Amino acid sequence: MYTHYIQLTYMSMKLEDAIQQKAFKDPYNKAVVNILYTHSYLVTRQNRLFKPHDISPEQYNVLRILRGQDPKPTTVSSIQERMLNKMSNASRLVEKLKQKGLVERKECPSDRRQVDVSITSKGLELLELLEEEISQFNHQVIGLTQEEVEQLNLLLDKMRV
Amino acid sequence: MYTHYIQLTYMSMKLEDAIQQKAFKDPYNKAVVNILYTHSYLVTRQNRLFKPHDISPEQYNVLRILRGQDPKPTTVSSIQERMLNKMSNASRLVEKLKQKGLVERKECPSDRRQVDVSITSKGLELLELLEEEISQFNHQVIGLTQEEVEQLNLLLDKMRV
DNA sequence: ACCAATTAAATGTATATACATATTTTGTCT
DNA sequence: AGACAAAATATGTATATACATTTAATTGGT
Repeated sequence: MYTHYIQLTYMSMKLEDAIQQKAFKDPYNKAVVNILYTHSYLVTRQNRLFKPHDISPEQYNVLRILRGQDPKPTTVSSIQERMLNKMSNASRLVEKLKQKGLVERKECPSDRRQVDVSITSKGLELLELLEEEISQFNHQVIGLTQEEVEQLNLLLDKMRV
Repeated sequence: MYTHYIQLTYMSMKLEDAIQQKAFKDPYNKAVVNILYTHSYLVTRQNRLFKPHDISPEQYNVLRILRGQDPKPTTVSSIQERMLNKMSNASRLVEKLKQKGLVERKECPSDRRQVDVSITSKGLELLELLEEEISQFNHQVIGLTQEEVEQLNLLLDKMRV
C-alpha cells in the first residue's frame, strides 16, 4: 500500500514559528498543541463575528440544536448531550437565552423533573439572519481546498478514540 | 496531479453521530464544528490528566515557555505572545504559578514597566515529573498512525490563514 | 526639559468551563 | 405504602477567556 499526500501549494505560518518553539518531540506531541492553537485561532474570530449580534458561539450552538427539533421542545439534558463541549452548562446557557427572549422554557408535563426548551420566533429570526454570514465565515476562516478540508474532517473524526 | 487519500482502516464515531446532527451543509461548515468538538474532547482528557498535579493545562504551557528560556527570564508580554491562546491573561496565570512557588517574578532592571518571570527549581521538577506521562498521553489521545498525524499537522498549519 | 503618545502590566467585569453538591421528582424493590 | 436509588436540573465555587480600562514607565518630538 502506498499513499500520496496532498501537496501543499503554499505554506502558512507553521505552529513552531507562531508560538516560537524550536521543535516538537514527535508529531503526536505537536498535534495536541496544534489543535489547541487552531481552536484558539478559530474561536477568536468566531467571537468577533458573534459579538455584534449579542450572542456567544455557545449560545448560537444551543439555538441550532433547538431549531433542529423545532417545533418539538428539547430537554436540558438532551441539549447537553448534543453540545460541542460536553462539560459546559446547558442549564445556565438556556437561562441566558431565555433572558434574551430567544428561547422559552416550560415544565415537562410527563416528567416534572424535566424542562422543555423551545426556540422562539425571535430565536428563529436570529438564526435566519446569521445563516449566510456564518456559512461564509466558515469558508473564509479555513484556508484549505475542498479535498483538503474533507481530509481534515476524516482525520479529526478518526483521531478521537 | 492525482492524490490518494489515507485509507481509514476503522471508523470512529463520526461527528454527525456524536452530536446527533443529520448532515452539514458542506465540509467547511463541518470542519469548524469538528475543530471545536475535537478541542473539547482533548481538553476534557487533558484536564483529568493535570488535575492530580494541581495545575491547569494553561499553567503547564506557561511553565514550558519559561523552561524554554531558562535560565534567562521571560517578560509577561513575551509569555503572552507565545501562549496557545492569545486572548488569555498571562499576568493572572503568572500570579497563580507564583502562589504555588513554581515561578518567580522580579522587576526588570532595564525597563521598570516590565516584569521578569523565571521558572523555579520546583517548577522545573514538576515539568520533569510530568514529561513522560504527558508524552504518553499525547500519543494515546490521538488515534492516528504516524503518517496520518503528520498529515493532520500539515492541514492544521495550512488552514490558519 | 517638557508633553504627548506608546508600551507593559495589572485590574475590572461578563461569560463560560469544570466539577462537586444540592434539590426535586420518578422508578423500583420489598 | 415506604424506603432507597437513580435521574433531571439547578446551584456553588474556582479557573479561564474576552475585552475594556487603568496605572506606571518609557520614548520621541519639539
